[in-house]
This record gives sequence, C-alpha cells and structure tokens, in this order.
Amino acid sequence: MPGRNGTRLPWWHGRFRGCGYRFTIPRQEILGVIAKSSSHLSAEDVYLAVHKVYPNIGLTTVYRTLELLIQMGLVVKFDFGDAKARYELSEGRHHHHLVCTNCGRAIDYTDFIDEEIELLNKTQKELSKKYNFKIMNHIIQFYGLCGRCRNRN
Amino acid sequence: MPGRNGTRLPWWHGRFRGCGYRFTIPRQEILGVIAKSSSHLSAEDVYLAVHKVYPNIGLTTVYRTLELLIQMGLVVKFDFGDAKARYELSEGRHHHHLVCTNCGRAIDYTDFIDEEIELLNKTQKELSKKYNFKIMNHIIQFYGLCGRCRNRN
DNA sequence: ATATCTGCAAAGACTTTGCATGAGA
DNA sequence: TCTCATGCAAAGTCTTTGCAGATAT
Repeated sequence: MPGRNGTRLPWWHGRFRGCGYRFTIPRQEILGVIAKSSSHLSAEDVYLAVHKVYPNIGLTTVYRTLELLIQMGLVVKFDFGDAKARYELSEGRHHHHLVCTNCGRAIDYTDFIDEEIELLNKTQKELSKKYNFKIMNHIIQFYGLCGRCRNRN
Repeated sequence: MPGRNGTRLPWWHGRFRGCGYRFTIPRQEILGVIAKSSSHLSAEDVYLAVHKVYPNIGLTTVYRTLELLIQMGLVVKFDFGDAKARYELSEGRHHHHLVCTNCGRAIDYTDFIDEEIELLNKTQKELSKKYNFKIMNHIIQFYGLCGRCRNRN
C-alpha cells in the first residue's frame, strides 16, 4: 500500500479509460474508500463512507461500481457467511481469512501461504484432471471466535 | 451411507427425543430427503422434494427444521457463492467442494485430504496463538467450470 | 453532442417472524 | 392435555432492474 490515493489516481483513471469506462467522481470515491480501508467492507459500508464525502451517492451506484471493479480485476468479492458480500482491493499479496462468527470481522493471514499454495496447486492439478473441472479460483476460510468476542463470553 | 432410511429412523428419533424435540413427519421427511440426496440441496430443493411425498409441507418449516438440524449437528450448511444456502448430511468423511460457477453444482472431493488436514492443523494452531482466535471450523472451496459447462462454451 | 452514468423507486430472491391452528407424547 | 410444531401471510435483508435526468469527454 504505497502512498496515498493521489498516487494511484492517474493509474486508475488510465485503467478505466483503457476499458472504455468513464472515471467519474462516484467511481473515484468508491475506489478510494476501498483502497483506504484496512477491513473488508460491505456494500453498505462503502455507501456510508462515500456518503460522508459525496452525499449524493446512491446505493445502486455502489453496487454497480463494485461489480464493474470486480470485472476490471481491481476488486475481489468475498462471502463471510453472513449473507452480505464484502469487498477488498485485489492488489497486495495472496492471503486468506479468519472470520469471527460472532462479530463478522475478518482478519487477513498469510501464514504457511507457500505450503498452502503448493498443496493447492497439487490438488488443483489432480482435480482438474479427475473431474474435467477447470479451476479458476479458490477460497480457504477459518471460522471461529476472535479474541475480542472470546473474552466477552 | 449404509442401508436405507429405515435403518436410521430409530436413531434419528432417539436423537430428537434426547434433545427434547419431537420427531414429526415433516422433520422425518426433510431429514430423509437430505440423507437420500447425493447432491447439495437448497432449502427450496428440499421443499420441492418433500412436497412430493408430503404436500402439506411449508417452506417455513423447511427453514426452521434445517436450522434445528444444524444445531443438532446432523446437517451442515454451505455457501457456494450464489446467494442461497446448501445443506448436506454431516455424517460421512471430511471433504471439500468443487463448485461450478456456471451451473452451481458442487462436487465433493477427498483427494489429498490427509495432507490438507495436516496443513490445516498446523495453520490452525499457529493462527489461534497469533491472533488469539478460537477456530471452530474451516472451508476450502475451488471455483471453476465443470466438465458439462466447459463443453458448452 | 452523445453515449455513458447516476439516483430514485420499485421489484426480486432468499430467509425470518408473528400468530392462530394442529398434532405428538 | 398441553406444550411444541406447523403453515400461512407478512415483513426483513441484501441486491438488481427500469427509467428519466445528469455528466464526462
């Protein structure tokens, strides 16, 4: 995460234009909010955050923009099992999530990621062959109680 | 999956009674449908299947019963990323899923499960310590195109 | 100038809740 | 008998769609 948004603005702009899209204020703000946040935001989280700086924003635009960003490969969508999708910038290193089933927060982790990737590659290769399945993606998620929620019980 | 439902009926009955619940016809049929099915059923799938043999069934009862079965540990709930939950009998060996992003079908796989479990245990141990996180559960899922959908494109 | 974007309102998909009726032990 | 379970209808939550007006280039 080098520098502030300012640094990435021209890059983003170029990326949009390159795909034939306009780089509008709402889109800029939505991307900015996701980039700035360290946590995994729901569509409503994004909406509320953008709303502070650009009150005209509509929830519809947030959903549409998020979908666009996913298609452009700038954002990844996650499901933490609580019925609402979470969004995260797709730059940064490969990682997985530790999800608290009590408060819904998620922690990124990268421990053992190399071993994990090795195993995944092996599995992937085998499964592709065995089931004639073209694997595009994977998720690994641990569910449990985070430290905070653990103490409250 | 040994034998037919008949074999498990008394066992299920006892399990319900032991938890202080009644083993009603709807509950019996819902459990039977899930046990009989080799695939991963949505609430509506269960509803439709039960409806054939017990037309009075209501979708509400299906949802409530599924929730109950999960609490009793007889059923596990999955999310394949398509906004509707899937349910599966929790007996049987540990496995993960290969999910087709086109048709939504899922394949169970158990390949490399031992290596996987070893890695998961290690990761789990480390993460519990590092983040003071009490891990209860995990999921691993591969997403891609199944053989059938692959040929159609 | 004009095709794309936006926001509102309404609709859609899945799931949950309230409540009077019905059924198991 | 008497509590627990059921089904209907209505409400709730998250997300998508239709459309007229606004905007970037």
